[in-house]
Amino acid sequence: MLKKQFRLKKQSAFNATYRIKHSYHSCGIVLWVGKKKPDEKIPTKVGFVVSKKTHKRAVRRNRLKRLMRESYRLLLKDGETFNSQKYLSLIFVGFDKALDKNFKEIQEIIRNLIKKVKREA
RNA sequence: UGAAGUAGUCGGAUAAUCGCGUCUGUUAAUCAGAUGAGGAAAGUCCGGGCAUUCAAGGACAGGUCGCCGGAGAAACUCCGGAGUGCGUGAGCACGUGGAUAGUGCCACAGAAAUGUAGACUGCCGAUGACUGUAGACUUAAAUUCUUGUCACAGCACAGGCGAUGGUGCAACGGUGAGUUAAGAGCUUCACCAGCGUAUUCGAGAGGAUACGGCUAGGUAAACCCCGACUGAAUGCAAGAUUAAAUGAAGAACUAAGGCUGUCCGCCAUUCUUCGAAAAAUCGCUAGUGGCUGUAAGCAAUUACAGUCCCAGACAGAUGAUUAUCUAGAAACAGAACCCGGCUUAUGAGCUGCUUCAUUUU
RNA sequence: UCCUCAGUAGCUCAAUGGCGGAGCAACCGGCUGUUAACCGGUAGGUUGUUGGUUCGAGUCCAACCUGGGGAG
Repeated sequence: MLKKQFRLKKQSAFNATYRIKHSYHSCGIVLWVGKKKPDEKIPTKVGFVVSKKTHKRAVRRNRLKRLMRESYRLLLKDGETFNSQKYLSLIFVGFDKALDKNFKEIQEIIRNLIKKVKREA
């Protein structure tokens, strides 16, 4: 789990990120990317979303969110962030396809998504 | 040994590395320590606490409940009984006041579906100046004529009867016998069902026995009647506080609006939009609490004593990897203000008590 | 988190407690040189599930399942 300062919190921030319409998808997970950073010192904030429409049971949804969060954390720790840290916000959204996958598969998917992020918006 | 019934229990463990929420201490943007989901946290089906709004109050309407006793703050709650039904049995299920207060409904079928019915169909001939008979008797009399009586059949209807009726879930008790012209609970008899009264057992629901008059269709999870209880609405995203400013614009206006559904009665203002889909703090977890023991009680539960403090988030904390073990990879499932129930979901096992069947002694 | 409504044929909807129906679609036949339109016919339902009340439930009662809408 990331600390609070790295988390995306405000409703307005989520809406602003969606409005830019800059996204990548792979095997049931979609990555939305926000604005480019004006300054390198500002930390990149991340949000993880699994909708109630995706699955009814809270346990399954929490499980997917935790797996996504953990794999992102490990990538951040290993320095495999590529170009993702040049943007203000990232949002990972999970869908039906990703529900049945285990940790290793989800880690692969998220590594690929981060690799896809381009330098210029 | 096999098959059942019922009441419980458990809800993965150990180690290593990385990581998160909250609290405490320390430090200055670190480090250490403590602690961190459930039996159903679920469904939201009930009940309460708590909060706000409205209400001077009254009446009616409405709502909820419905065998008996007890427990409980209360409940579509629990415990122990009664009754009815199911099961060989241990046991299980039940929304179980009133149908003689009244109203409605009872399709099709059936003579008739509630009104103590009798129209129709039918049974009888104790009745009749009726009809018939190569029937019997009477007479001397086979035939014919006359006289009457009886029998049988038909017709008539004054009348008797409520047994008969292709039905139907249900037909003013049921089955069998006696009696009778035919019949009938017909103050006849036997057994059974129901109602009333009395006695008796029980705290009560109710049970048992005796006697009586001979009888009252079903449905209230249809309206309803009776009895008991009941302020209403909104739900912590309730609501409170802080700073900005007791802000701005528009509409309705003395009969409209508001006050719970209505009425009586009461109020002087009320509504919409923007500011304001914003920020922080509180509410927020010590409570109708958990555990242990003793006493009372068949039990639910209660009383007393000791001991413990055990999540509190707000894009929302428990995860990932590796190794070992049970059974080679563990079910259902995630707190969101808090309690008490109910209902539903649940892997692999384990334990207590009880019943039935078979075999052996 | 809370409140509320619905579930009937492939689709859209009816149905006083008493034989579950209509329109469109589907299939078959006719009409036409052919198609559409039109005409005639046919099949298709455990009334979301499981219990109960009743002589008898799509309907009444209870518990569940699924889906929609609203508050913020």
